[in-house]
Amino acid sequence: MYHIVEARIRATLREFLRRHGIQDIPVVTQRPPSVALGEVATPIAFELAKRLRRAPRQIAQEIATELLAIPGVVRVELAGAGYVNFFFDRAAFFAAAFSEAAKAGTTLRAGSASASEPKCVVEHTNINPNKAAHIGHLRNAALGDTFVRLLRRAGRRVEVQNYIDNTGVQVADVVVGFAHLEKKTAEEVRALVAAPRFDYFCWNLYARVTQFFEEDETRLALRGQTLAAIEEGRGAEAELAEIISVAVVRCHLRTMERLGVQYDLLPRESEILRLKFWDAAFQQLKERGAIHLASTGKNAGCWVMTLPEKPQGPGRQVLEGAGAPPPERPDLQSDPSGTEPQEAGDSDDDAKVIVRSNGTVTYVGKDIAYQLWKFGLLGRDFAYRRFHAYPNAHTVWTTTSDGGESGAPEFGHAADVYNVIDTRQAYLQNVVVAGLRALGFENEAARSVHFSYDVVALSPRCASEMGYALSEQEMGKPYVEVSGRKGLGVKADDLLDELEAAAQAEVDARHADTPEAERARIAHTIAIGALRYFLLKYTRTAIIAFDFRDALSFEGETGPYCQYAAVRARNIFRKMAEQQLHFSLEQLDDAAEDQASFKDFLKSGEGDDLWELALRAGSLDAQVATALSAQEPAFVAKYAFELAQAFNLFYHRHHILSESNAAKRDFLLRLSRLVERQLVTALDLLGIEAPEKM
RNA sequence: GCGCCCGUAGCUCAGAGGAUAGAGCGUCUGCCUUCUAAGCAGAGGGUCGGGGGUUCAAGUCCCUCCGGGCGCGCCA
Repeated sequence: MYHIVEARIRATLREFLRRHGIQDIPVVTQRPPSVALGEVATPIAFELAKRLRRAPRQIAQEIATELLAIPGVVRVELAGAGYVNFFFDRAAFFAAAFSEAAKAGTTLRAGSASASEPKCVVEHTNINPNKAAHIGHLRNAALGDTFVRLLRRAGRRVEVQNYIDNTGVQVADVVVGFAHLEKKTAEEVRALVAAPRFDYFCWNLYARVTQFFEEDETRLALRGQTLAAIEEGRGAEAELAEIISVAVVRCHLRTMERLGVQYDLLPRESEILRLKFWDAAFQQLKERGAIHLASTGKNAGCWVMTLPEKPQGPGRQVLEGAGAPPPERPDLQSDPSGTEPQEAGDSDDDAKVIVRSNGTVTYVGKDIAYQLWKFGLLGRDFAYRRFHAYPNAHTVWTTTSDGGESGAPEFGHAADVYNVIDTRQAYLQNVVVAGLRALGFENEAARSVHFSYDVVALSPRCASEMGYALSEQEMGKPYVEVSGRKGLGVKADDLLDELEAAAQAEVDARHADTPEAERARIAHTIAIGALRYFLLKYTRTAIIAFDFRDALSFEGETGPYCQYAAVRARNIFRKMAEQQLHFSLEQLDDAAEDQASFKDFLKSGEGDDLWELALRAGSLDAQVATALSAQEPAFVAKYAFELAQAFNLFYHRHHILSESNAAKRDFLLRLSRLVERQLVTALDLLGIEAPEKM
């Protein structure tokens, strides 16, 4: 609701400026430091003062008096050195927020976007299918999944892809492990796959293979042979690779399902190879002169791409509305030489190799082909088959090269593509986008977003707790890098198990007489709440130094704290229903808007504390909009926490059930209901459920 | 060498140019006969890495220096 009123104010201010012939001053609004100064403020008079060579206060005064009436705003005042402050109609705001929240629960559910809506493809998770998922992968999935939820709430049509690199070095290494260390046949591996936590077995085997190679470097030849066999899809190695990678992907899907993450499609690298996606992309790149054959220097014999001088704009792009034109890129136009594929002749040594001198394509090359396919620009498509059906009946598909099944939806053909990939791959993502641009797909290049984030590392204490011997130097550092190769890292399922056990202990202590199955369900919900909140509360640029103490905490700024606030509200409603036979949530929800009493209880001064809570609860839409345009899920996490905090304060100040004034009690109940709904919605956007009790 | 990110309370982090720099954890002190204490209240804690600059206004933008991290493979 806040977003709506704020937008009206901004529109009115823009109109005011236009009326005075001023077009180029951006309208900025902000939240005043306290509700005593209103709900929206603009410092625009300061900017105007410079232009008009007049005192800001004087200008602010004119704005305040000249502005047209704005629905939802009762008065406009000047304050400070020249702020213009807007005061909301508190009762009207509360009534509108209340009915909006009631409606949102039923009409704005995820996945309700119409088929005509331009599609966003979000690629996330992308774990190599050769070992168990670890906390780093969880951050990727939690960020990606939450961003998907945000897009869907904004009405966007979203397709979630989880790319499977099933023909890469990492899978090859585990194949070497099974074939040469374990000396197992395909049949034997097939039997092993059926056992629980096959991915854990691979985790350990992968670390052993790393050591196996380190002991004798000539053994690396095995990797090369295996990789080639897998890429060509021939022989025992390819068969093993298929068995292993499919089994590990199933483990990953199960792990991600535990935290409520689902996918629509699993595109596999094997199909990108089999269906010759690269050939199609190569053809285009050659024809458009986007790549060229280097004749001299260290890259002689390779097809290379020369990157423009400044390939990328700012890291944080503004999210455009559906179907809006792409942002302009004047920086590129002003530097025409930067887009020349061949500048200065002998600079090929700095160029990015796309095709090796032996004719094989690099990872980036395949990624360019994949990116083209996502936009529907490749001129080729996969065949598809069903891979897994979730309990909610949703099906995740995967790619295949042999005919495929009927009934697959249309995949790809995206208007916008978001690749959730850690920041270490920024350079490669830039190469992919430069490739699109060099092919003349300026629009798609501008709509290719690297949704980057920094990695999860381990605190030195955590690493040593896990039995990893640290050097003196490492102990002094703030964090230690996770290493799949060394087997150093916290496995996702282990962490989930620990969280569930810890939550279970808390639930058991509080609800001894609740049936065991229900206690387990609650514990699971709390565990996921703790984990997802922990992964989402940091902004994307922060390196998370993982520590069990922080991650296992259920107090303070955590998911369970937010869940608990929602549960408290529900407890009030439940107790109320027990004590007052005539009470029901339905009656609370659809009671005629008693704006007179709202006005009374929210009035300036004594009603300020209730108003602050109502205002915060009614600001969810603004927070979501900000989170979307900044592409920062942490903003939603922060909002949920602040709302929970405000509600806890309210909870202690106002004892609802014992409130003797019936009108006031009704109002406090409605306010609690609004908060509960908004909190549940905010948590849902984070992929966190609020349990009925905890 | 070039590029990107980070540096804010003892620790971990928020602060997308605006009003008095915040939160959580940790420490100390209170509050459970109450709608569940997974909670609340209070105390203490700051040269916003240093220095210049732009601006009516800088933790936020620019330059520079100092710390730290990550990229810049015919690996993926």
